[in-house]
Amino acid sequence: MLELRHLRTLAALHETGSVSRAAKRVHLTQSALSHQIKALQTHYRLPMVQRRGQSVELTDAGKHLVALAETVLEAIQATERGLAKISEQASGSLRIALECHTCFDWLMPLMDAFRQHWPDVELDLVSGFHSDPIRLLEEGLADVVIGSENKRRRDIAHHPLFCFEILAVLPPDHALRRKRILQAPDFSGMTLITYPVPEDRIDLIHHVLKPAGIHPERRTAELTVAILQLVASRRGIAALPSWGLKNYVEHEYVIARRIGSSGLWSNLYASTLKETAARPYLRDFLATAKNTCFATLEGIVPLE
Amino acid sequence: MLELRHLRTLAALHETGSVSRAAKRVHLTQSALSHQIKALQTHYRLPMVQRRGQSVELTDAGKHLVALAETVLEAIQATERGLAKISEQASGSLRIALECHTCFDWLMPLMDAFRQHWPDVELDLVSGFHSDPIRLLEEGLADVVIGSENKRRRDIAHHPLFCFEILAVLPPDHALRRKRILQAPDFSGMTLITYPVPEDRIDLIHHVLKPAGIHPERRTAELTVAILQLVASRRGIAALPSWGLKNYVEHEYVIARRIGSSGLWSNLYASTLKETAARPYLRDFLATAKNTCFATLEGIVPLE
DNA sequence: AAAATCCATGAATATGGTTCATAATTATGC
DNA sequence: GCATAATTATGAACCATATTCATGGATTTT
Repeated sequence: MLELRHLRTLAALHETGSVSRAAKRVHLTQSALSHQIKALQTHYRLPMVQRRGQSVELTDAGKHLVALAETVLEAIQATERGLAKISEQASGSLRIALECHTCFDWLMPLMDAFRQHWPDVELDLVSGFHSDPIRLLEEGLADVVIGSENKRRRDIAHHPLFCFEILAVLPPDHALRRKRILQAPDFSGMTLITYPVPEDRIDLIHHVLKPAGIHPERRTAELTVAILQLVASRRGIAALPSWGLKNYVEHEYVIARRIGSSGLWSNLYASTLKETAARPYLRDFLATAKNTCFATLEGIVPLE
Repeated sequence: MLELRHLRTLAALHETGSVSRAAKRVHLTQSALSHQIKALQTHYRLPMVQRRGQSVELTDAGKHLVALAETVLEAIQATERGLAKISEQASGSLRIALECHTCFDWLMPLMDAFRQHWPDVELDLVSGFHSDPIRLLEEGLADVVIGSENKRRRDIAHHPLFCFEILAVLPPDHALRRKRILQAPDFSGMTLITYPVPEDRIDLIHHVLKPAGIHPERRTAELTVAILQLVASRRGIAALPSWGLKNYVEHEYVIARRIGSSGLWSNLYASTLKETAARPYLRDFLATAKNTCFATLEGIVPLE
């Protein structure tokens, strides 16, 4: 019999185009999904997926169920928001502190949607740079911190968002363009274009260059597009999350290369006080954040 | 976490207004529903039902979930019809043979809905009286027989619909009006107004009067309204399913009385060939039949 | 007052979804 | 091309948990 888990599974399968990726997405085993899909297919006597070499494609039947999943899961979210209103837990504040500048890319549309859904929640961005953003939570100056920190602390809950790869960004005619993978020594003598934050907040420096004893020059820019402009006009190279690069790479504006043989990866968490984690609007924020990120951002991987 | 079973349960609770009746409706124990409701309430930190003496009422929160249930369950049914279309099992014939005349009351709107949902299924009523309607299935002259027979037969599947009470219908000024419950001897010397079918097809005669050696006169009419007309004009008394009587009783057109201390009950089944039972449109027909009957017909009880 | 009905609750049960281990199949690298 | 890696399918074992069972309290009916 059809259950919500089947709908969630098919939605994930539709997004990811692979059983094992979908399994990570819904925090189950690949085997579990395989069984689920098989059960669906025997129940409806219809194939739901069609293997196309390495990627699986949904059949028409599968797409019908995906469409169902979208309406059903949205309807559920909507009434759960309604229930939160009834229980009078629909108001409060959601002040977001961002550790990672690139996150503006996906945070903006998310905030727009959130404002619609929770008109009584005071939505805000905490501006400025903070050496210990988690402390903002304890000081009551922010309600969520979006960053890569996940050290266990009293009263703090780190909600895993996703895992993403940081790629080196070079101008198309750069001397290193032939190398598919860049290693630490490749960066010596280069100018690194970064956001204006301390060195140990930049993963490339903190985890790759500093351990290798390499200290390239730095130049900073506030906005991602500005960094890309500088790279394209050969003022230096940058290291940015893979998801925002696709368009620029496709237009051969810049090229992107892996850093280290297994890549440079970073995790993103949404950290809150444990008490605020229970609030319905916070839970809804986290859920839709993950949903929209996995739906729109390419190359990101579920965490935990 | 919310699951479809919770939605089904709340929908049933909304229809029946009682946990134990809802439990029968979804073929579970009263205890199971109690646990489900409790789980929902602790999960959303909201009461979903409010006990009002003997009947339970849904709270606002509960009503939200009921509304969700309606949209979700309908959406599921709709896409399951779509899947049947894909698997090309959406055509065929559904010729319905009715053993019980009163069933026209609920069958008509059901057939209208069915025609919309399955435009490619040839929908028909098998007219005339048949001594052994089940044989129509084997002879290929009908696809469903709606009646009270449930004898095990090779290749025949009896799908339980519901159980209903047959009440004696009297004119408001009848001599027996003082008795709350009528017994077999009360019928001696009366004229019985029935549908034009053989005696052993009339439950009152077959199960109550004949065993008591009572053989009242009979007069027949084709339509339920005609029977009620005759009763109201004191031409005799009748025995009819409780569900269709409500309006007439409320307007004091006729009065209705229980037959025997525990009442005279009859079961209704939809019988098909076992092979036809698998067809999607047949399954959909059965499901919506039960849904609409339980939603619109009062005083009926789930079966099996 | 007693009987009957209905709902809540804790413990036991049983269903079935998930994981584990492994095989089969398909890409990718050398 | 062969070997390696990655992905999916499958059967058995396991485990979670929904349901049932047994019971008590509460309310209504006779």
